Amino acid sequence: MERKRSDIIADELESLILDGSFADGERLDESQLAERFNVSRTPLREAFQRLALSGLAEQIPRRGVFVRQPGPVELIEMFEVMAALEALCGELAAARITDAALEDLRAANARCQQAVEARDTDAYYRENECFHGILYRQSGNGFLEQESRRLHRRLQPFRRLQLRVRGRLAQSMAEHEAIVDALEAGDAKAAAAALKSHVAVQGEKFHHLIASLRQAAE
Amino acid sequence: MERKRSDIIADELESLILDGSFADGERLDESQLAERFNVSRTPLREAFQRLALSGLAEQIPRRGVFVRQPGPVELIEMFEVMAALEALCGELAAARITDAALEDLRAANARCQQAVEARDTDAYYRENECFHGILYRQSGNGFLEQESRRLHRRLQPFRRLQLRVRGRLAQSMAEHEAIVDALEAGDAKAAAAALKSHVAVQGEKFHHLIASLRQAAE
DNA sequence: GTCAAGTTTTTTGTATACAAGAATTACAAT
DNA sequence: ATTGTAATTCTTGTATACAAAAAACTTGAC
Repeated sequence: MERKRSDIIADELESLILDGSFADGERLDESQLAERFNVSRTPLREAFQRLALSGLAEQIPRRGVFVRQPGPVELIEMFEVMAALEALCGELAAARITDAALEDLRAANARCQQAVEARDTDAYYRENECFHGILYRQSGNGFLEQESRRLHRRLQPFRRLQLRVRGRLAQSMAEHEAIVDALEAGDAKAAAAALKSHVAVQGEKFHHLIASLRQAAE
Repeated sequence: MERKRSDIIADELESLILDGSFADGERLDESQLAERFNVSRTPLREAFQRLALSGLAEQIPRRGVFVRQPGPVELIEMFEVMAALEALCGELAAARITDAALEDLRAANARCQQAVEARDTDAYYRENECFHGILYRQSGNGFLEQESRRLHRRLQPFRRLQLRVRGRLAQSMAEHEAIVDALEAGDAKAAAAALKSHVAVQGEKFHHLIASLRQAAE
């Protein structure tokens, strides 16, 4: 499937913004980026539209587009919403999940455990994503799955950062186990609660990390 | 604030799609619509991007854009997510809502009641929207507010349809009262539960309406 | 008559040209 | 020196021109 240049550029810019290659409030210069990507302004403008609509940039008419890095407050807000979405996924999945999917979850979890023991945060990160992806799918609600993936992707780089907090990996693993157990038991309430706190705690941990980094900088 | 032509067209097309002026799967012809709106293809293409990203249309590379009307299943899925978001709004608002906002909610509710008595579904619809808008705001979570508004807007036309079901207006009013009471009492759990069922029931009612309409058509 | 291959036509994607609005700078007046 | 204004420059928004790919049509063989 041949993709359009504008799509490729949108992905590229998205990654660059999420990686922090652009500072908050920085203006994205059309002609400059057009030269950099060796395309005309047209596909760039289409990419900008995508960024603006997914909240990564702000488009001010006749002024240009500016990257919008979420601040600590907005991040916590986003994690709060993510927690609610994942809780719903868990609640629905508890009643709908297949045995095969439960197996997959356990397998992903085992790989997670290996990553923790190997101190391989990259691997943990990958498997963690797999774990949550299965959950979204098993909610049996396509729209919910789609929205969850969208927000998950947006929070990706911050999740990663948050994993640096000491002891977080092991704690996260234990939470995963509790989630799978609740799903296996078909306990919707327990699954929802476990997921909600699992995600919400990430926002809090992130907050702590930010605060400590700021303190260290002074 | 001068808006761009592409924005105006996007809004226009959005309304047309939501109004049902375009059938599901219908192709949106660039040159045809360009002529209709008296603009070139460029702003139209930008409008298409917006439609595609908000889920109202599907953009297939090198093939064109096609309107995507959600089917009954997808609608119920969307209401399910909306219920979770509104429940979160209620949960947060229970702890954060101001006295002034509580007053506003009661006022909006009173106007709702008047509309019910006057059998004025349009007015009810308006006030209902106001009611929920206050709630989103009072969650104190800007991101949640934004996401709730987005989904609310998308479900707007279907909510309206659902209000036709006999007795729904009165029931909805009672639910509103319960929500405000829970908020006033600062009972987060009760507020969340009340909102969740208030919204979820809309999806179900809608399902019934669809089913009965289909039956009537045969 | 049907199916297939090749050609024409249509339509999308991209580049460039042009128009209009905003920012900046130069300059004059106080 | 500062402030207000006019002119210039720069940037965005829109139109048009061109390229490439897909759809539609024609023609020919079976």
